[in-house]
Amino acid sequence: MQTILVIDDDESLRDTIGMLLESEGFRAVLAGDGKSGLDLAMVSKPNLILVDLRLPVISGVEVCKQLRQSGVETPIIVLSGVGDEFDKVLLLEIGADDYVVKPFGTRELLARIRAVLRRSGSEAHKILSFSTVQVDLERRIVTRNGAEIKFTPAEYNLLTYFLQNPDRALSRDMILNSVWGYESFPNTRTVDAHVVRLRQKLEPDPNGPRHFITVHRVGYRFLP
Amino acid sequence: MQTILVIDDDESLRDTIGMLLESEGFRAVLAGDGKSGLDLAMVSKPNLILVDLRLPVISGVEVCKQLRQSGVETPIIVLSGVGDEFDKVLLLEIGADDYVVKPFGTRELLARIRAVLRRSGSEAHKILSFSTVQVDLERRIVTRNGAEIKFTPAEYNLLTYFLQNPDRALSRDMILNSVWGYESFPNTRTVDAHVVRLRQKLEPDPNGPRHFITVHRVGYRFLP
DNA sequence: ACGGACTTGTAAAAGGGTTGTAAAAACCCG
DNA sequence: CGGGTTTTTACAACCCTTTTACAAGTCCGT
Repeated sequence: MQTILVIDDDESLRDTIGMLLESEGFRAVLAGDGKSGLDLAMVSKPNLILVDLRLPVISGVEVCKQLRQSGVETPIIVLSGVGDEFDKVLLLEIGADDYVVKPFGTRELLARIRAVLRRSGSEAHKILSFSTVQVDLERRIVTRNGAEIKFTPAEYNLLTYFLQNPDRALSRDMILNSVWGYESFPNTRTVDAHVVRLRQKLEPDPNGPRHFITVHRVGYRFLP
Repeated sequence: MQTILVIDDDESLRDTIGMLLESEGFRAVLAGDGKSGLDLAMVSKPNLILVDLRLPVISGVEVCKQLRQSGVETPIIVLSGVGDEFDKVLLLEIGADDYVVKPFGTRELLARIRAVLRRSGSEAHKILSFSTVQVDLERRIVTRNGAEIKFTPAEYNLLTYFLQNPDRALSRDMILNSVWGYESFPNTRTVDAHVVRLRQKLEPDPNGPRHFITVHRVGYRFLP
């Protein structure tokens, strides 16, 4: 699990970011000022540091400098207020990897965190796989034996649902609810039709499926 | 370990720099002319390239251009003689990241190498590029085959967002949030309309887009 | 084992939703 | 206002999804 250190003196923003990060599967470590931020950077060895530019006592710039001087290579993203004057080049020279201007959308922040983590090489691309098939969640691309196979949205959603729930008997109703968002469950052959296509595209022998198994009178089970 | 390619026709200088780099823990790859420099840039995939401005046969400027045109993103530091006339802006336009004027001290050279290496890998590259298109973030100018193409603010923002998030499926909502700052997501064709214009301005064949790909029911994907 | 009833596999048709795109309308800023 | 920019509208073209229909398979009581 990836740890992210957040250094910001605005308690409510700090907490908001903390919760956001945890809801996205990161571990969040919080510091309210530069001094404790520096300490925590040493102790908790985060994979990434978010630091406010405008901090009391020790500024964000100073935090970056000291971190780099003590040999810490952890990527840093600087949070800057919209009014703050700052020199992008200066930020990069003191060792920051990116910056975000407040106020920022949660999506933007997460995107930048992921981008920086990806660049720093510490985050493995989220890739699900079985047999010779690989599903790259970020690129939304499926490959088999290295060659890309096109999937329509419904097929792709169904596929990732199976991959994320391996080795379980999944009823058609559960599938319709989770993948299609259905709230009621009329008799329909929708799921079946799509499973057929997954088999045709991904099974070594579509007539003798080994991964997408039917569970009679219930639904299907995915075996990696 | 970081690899640095040195392209300089002055053998003794080349060797001196090579030894200096190795003593500092870099791997040094040496080339005596532009042609072999280009070849080695492809083969040895260096983390940074030092190139003399004044080279026989193929000039340093030409080396930079060709590298960038073939999609090589490796940071480049240009070495220029004290008498050489050169335009700093031009250097940056052809894709160089920094320059050092000869004669230079080893300390200065190392400092610049380290600074550029640190900056590289961060998205604050001053120039983003794909195909024959270059986007100068600092000057906010887009060129294609060397000719400037005008972009409206919205188009430009969308373009840079795509460039900074290559090879990922980006939903319309993510785009609206990151580029337009929307917090809620009504159905709108705004993104589509702007993608059309990016295609018309930048795709070799706007009817068969190869860079701005639609991801059905999701959004778009940018491929360099 | 056998047969009937039910369930699943599957191709193809029908239907509905999504995208491409030009043009009109709304917006914005001096 | 007026010019340029952005967003919406409208519709055609296209792709995707669901349904349909029938064949094939499975289950289960006899």
